[in-house]
Amino acid sequence: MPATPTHHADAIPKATDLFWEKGFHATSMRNLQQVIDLRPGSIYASFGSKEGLFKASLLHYSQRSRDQLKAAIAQAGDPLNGLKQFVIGVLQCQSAAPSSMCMLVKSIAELTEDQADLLAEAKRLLNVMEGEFADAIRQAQTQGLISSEQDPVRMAQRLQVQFMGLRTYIRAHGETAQVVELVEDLFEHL
Amino acid sequence: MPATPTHHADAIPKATDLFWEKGFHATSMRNLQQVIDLRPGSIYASFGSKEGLFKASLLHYSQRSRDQLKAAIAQAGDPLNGLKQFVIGVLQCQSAAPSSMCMLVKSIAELTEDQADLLAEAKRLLNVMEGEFADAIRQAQTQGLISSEQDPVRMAQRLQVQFMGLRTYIRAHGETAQVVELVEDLFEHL
DNA sequence: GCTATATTTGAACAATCGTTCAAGCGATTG
DNA sequence: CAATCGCTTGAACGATTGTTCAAATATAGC
Repeated sequence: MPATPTHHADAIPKATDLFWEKGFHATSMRNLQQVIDLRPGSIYASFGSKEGLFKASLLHYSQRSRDQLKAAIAQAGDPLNGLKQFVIGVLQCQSAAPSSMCMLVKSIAELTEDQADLLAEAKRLLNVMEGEFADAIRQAQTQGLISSEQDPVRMAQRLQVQFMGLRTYIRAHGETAQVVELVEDLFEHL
Repeated sequence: MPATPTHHADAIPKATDLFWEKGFHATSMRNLQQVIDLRPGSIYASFGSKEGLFKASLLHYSQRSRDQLKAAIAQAGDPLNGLKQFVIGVLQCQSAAPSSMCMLVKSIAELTEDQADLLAEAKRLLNVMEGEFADAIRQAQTQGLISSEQDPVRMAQRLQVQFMGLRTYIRAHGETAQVVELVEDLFEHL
């Protein structure tokens, strides 16, 4: 018996996709009610407010992204190629995903101090993801897959910067199709 | 005598700063009325709608950015250092500017097909800016300030990606203060 | 100084916003 | 079968949204 009531199973993933596509302010509670097929009372019983639902969506998005990274590393066998494949996979998912841009980045871009805790949470989760990048790079170093000269934290920073920049660029233009070689270049000059 | 009435001089700059800080959806017409000190009728006589005012703000922001780039190049004497100084200047203006992020990028992040023409305009203006970058790089090449091996368009693309990424990163964390050396690195591996 | 034209004003509009809550429903228990 | 409990429902709330417009005011021409 959860502290919060029933949940109708996949309410959070559906809310996440809608928030991810349209952002916090452009998504109305009535939009959400339709998409997740719940009446206001049920939503407010579970999440307390629109902000509560958005925070749950941020957490779900973040967790899913980390799962995808771990899955990519597991499938690739080594952490460096896993990281590469993860980045390529995200960048190529132009049509499937609600937006080519990272939901955390979109949130950091649009939220103000009026939603201070949501903004802080998005920043925190982006930092967590950067930590996962750093971990993968550190493992790649100990396995001798990459030079140990540079600080893995610094490399993760540069990856984060380029990754965010590329996803924004893809949003502004279409898929330029040269994604794979762009990522190869990215990892060489990391 | 302008086609659009009086304008109260600096209405557009003030609207631009507010839109830049809070975004399109989080900025209400009543916010704008207070900040630019105009009653609704006057605003609607001049700009037709909230979207019209936002489009005027996008144009103003874009024009001002290009002016800043040209001023930086003129002051630095050569186009390469001018470009560098422009980038450094923007990245260091953490406290003065309404947001560390580019207003065009923020718009591209938050706008959906419900404001298709605003979205398209933001994309177009971001492209224009990238063209200015390419021009500066091309001039640097003809002046022998930089190797002519690489395509200036490609280099402008990479600059755009890193620039957008860095500004987003600064928004997510604070000013990391190492901005200058970061930009030096950026221009080396362009 | 008076008329005519242009601009500003602020109250008011319908629509939508996030949110609440009494009433209804469905399962569980005695 | 009746009673109770937990959850769902959808109408309704006050606040705010973008926008309009008749009335008031300022400006210009004669």
